[in-house]
Amino acid sequence: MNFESEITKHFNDGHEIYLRHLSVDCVIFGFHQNILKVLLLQAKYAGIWSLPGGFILKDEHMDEAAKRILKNRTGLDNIFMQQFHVFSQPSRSTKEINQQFLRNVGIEMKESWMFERFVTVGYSALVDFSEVKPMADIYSNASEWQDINALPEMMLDHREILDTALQQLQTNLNYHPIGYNLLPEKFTMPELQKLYETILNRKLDRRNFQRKIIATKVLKKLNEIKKGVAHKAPNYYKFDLKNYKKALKGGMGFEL
Amino acid sequence: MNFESEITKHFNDGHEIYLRHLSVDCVIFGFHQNILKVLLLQAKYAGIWSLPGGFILKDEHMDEAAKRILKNRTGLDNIFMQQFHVFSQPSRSTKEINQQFLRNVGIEMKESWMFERFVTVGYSALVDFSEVKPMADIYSNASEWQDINALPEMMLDHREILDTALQQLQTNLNYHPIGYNLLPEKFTMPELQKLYETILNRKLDRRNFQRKIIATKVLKKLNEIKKGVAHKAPNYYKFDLKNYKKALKGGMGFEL
DNA sequence: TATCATTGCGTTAATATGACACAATGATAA
DNA sequence: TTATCATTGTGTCATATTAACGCAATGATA
Repeated sequence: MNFESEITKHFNDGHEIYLRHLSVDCVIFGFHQNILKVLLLQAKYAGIWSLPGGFILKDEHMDEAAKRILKNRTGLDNIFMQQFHVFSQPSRSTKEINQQFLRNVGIEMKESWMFERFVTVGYSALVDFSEVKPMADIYSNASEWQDINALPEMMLDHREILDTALQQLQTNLNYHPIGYNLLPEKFTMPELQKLYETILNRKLDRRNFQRKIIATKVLKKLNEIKKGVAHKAPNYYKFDLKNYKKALKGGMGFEL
Repeated sequence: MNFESEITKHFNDGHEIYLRHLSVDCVIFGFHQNILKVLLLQAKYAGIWSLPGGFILKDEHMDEAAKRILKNRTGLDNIFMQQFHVFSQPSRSTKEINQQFLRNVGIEMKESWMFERFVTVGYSALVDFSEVKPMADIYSNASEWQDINALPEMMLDHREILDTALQQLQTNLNYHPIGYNLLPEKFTMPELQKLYETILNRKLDRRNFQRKIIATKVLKKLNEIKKGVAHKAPNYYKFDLKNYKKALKGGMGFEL
């Protein structure tokens, strides 16, 4: 099926397989070179950026829809995702955007379920930057990691959605461990601390941070030291998955 | 308009004014005689209980829909409500329940938007028990406060929705003040503590509780003592709304 | 071989927390 | 009229937690 007919079919008949008025938007966080990143898509023609999103199949749980979208945009499977907020301003419609898109493709259409109002559910995920292969969807010409501190202009209320996800991430940081999905298998204490500092957007005391993290027992110290670094070489750690998961449920028992 | 034609119209044409596949369910907490209560509706004919719920108008924000439903079931206005979770199991459909309901009313109907799958957004509210006038909707023959510890059987996944709201309430308790909507204008320290104990479902040390609550400065001690009580009469307090709201945003800075 | 930014491990003072003591109160019972 | 007693207001104290900071070890680089 060629591009044009695929688009036509989606706009004409999509409502036969998807729930109307409902969408999912994903805020996918990654961490690279001490910078927090978010995966965004650049719309064809318009060039504006958006969160990876999609629709819910008529017989699909919303969580599954979010995971399906994540898989399609990153190749990743089995990632923990969670809904964080519903966005339902009555004006949430991509009618103009979609109509302009269709004109650019060369399609004329008066009516479509895609022109109607959409209520969207925000989902967030923390993923391993190095394992992701960003893939665009048919409405986009690029899928890229963007720095959280230098975000491009975004479509609709997507910036608000992203900010809400980030805020929720900061709040959770005090009560749940983080990093298992964001860091490589083995990592150093300074790397873990940088992750926390990046998300919280403030400096933490190196020594106190280490003491508290160690106390949670979510880390396992490895008998291995990072090599080829200037100055004193830091030790490697990895997560103790059993305790990590326990802490995910029960909380950390401290504040940073 | 009589009952039968109102029902017929809703099932036949409701989708012209409401968004399909989407509903709102409200968990409305109250506090009375030291017991945490939830407002429930009893379905006509079936007799089973459900959360007060409703649908979203095509040009209405979901938050507004939740407030409209709250107003209709309690008479209350200007109450702080917040969404806490989306429930989207593909099997969430009231088809059988609704068909049985229609048969009982004496209506035959093959197709209706009300038979389709519904994704529902849970909203919670804390309200002043004494100000509520429970009102049933057209599908219910009663609207009543139910003890949180003696809940009747509930429709669909409404029990799960309620439990999720309660859990969220418990979690929030440590980080945000509570009571402004649940207690009368002036109240005593033991009353406030009972509220906390009820929600948390555990005993708290009387003296430590007072020390911590006072430290947050959300309370104003009144120059008035409760009268006509056996034993030593407790002092009255009221909330310092300015500091209360500050703590709502910034957190309490302690754990109980 | 000296320098120096960085890491690992430790100390201390201030603060917060949990557990408990005791006097004051005032309706109720003797 | 007086003693009783459950309950409230206030305070103490040992312990745990936190923030702030010291110092030696490391190892690439100058």
